[in-house]
Amino acid sequence: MERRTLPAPWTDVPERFRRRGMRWTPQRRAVVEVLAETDGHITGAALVERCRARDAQTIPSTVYRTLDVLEELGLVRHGHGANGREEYHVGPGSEHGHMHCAACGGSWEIPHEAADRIVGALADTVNFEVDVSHVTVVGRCRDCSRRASA
Amino acid sequence: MERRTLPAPWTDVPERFRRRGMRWTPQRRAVVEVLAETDGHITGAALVERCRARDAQTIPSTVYRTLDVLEELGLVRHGHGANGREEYHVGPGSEHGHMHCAACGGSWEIPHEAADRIVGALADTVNFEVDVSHVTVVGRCRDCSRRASA
DNA sequence: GCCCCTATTGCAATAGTTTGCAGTAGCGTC
DNA sequence: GACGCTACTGCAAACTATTGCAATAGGGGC
Repeated sequence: MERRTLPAPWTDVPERFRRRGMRWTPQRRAVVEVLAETDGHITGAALVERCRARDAQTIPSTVYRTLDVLEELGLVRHGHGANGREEYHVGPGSEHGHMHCAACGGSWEIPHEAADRIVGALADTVNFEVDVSHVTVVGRCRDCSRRASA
Repeated sequence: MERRTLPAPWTDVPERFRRRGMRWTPQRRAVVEVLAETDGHITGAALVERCRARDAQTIPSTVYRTLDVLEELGLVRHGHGANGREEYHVGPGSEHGHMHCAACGGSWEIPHEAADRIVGALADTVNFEVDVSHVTVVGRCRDCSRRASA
């Protein structure tokens, strides 16, 4: 009997680790537990901080390395935010890029339709296969650009 | 009489600085001179290194702050490379984003047509005004995706 | 249940970038 | 040419992320 089962899409993660000859460790469990409580996005630094809140012994490099592994397994995806910092998208199935408003600092997901058009644009013109989840565009959101032109 | 005039698009930069109440300093001149010799792109770290090659006293923070100012004046634009590090596009008039191949590490400019379609995609769907020069998409280039599917 | 192999961890060092602050020095003015 | 205001610089510290290495500890096999 397991003391605590991981929630929803993470239930079989330990097993997936082991099947690939990787090990399921307390440190990895901690990172996954924090991710399981995370809704959508989190930066590398924020994740480290949350892990540290649960266990002050948390070592950053371990967290980052765990993230690399989780990415390999397809459980998270990383991109770079507007400031160039690591940003992780949690959970598979929700591949999406981000748009970041340079004026108000807001951040949103790029809607599917727009994402498809972006992928199409580069596929058509130069045969480049875009990794949508890694896209972050910077610019001005509707509200800020309206405000600026007012 | 000026001892050395700055080349091509940089000639009136000192004056532009002064007109905006900013000062033209030896440190800024050094950065601009290096940029003037730069073709297209350069990373923050590389620029610091080149400045240091001319003057070993160069302080990184000064270089980065100078870049901020130059960006304000529209003389350079920055984006974030695939690894999240600063990358500067030198010279106005050449606004463009980048695409970076995660497989071979190559990097190319996003062609105009594709850039327009990307801007259009986000303008149409969510009224987001993309700053093209700040876009870096990651994915697989033509050669690498062909190789992968072979 | 114990062993051993090797995947992981902890730690320290490093790289790249940013920020706060006190002292310095452009440059417009007189 | 000197003066003063304040935009810059230099420095040091802090942050985010990465890497190498020796020590540790999963977990499959016996």
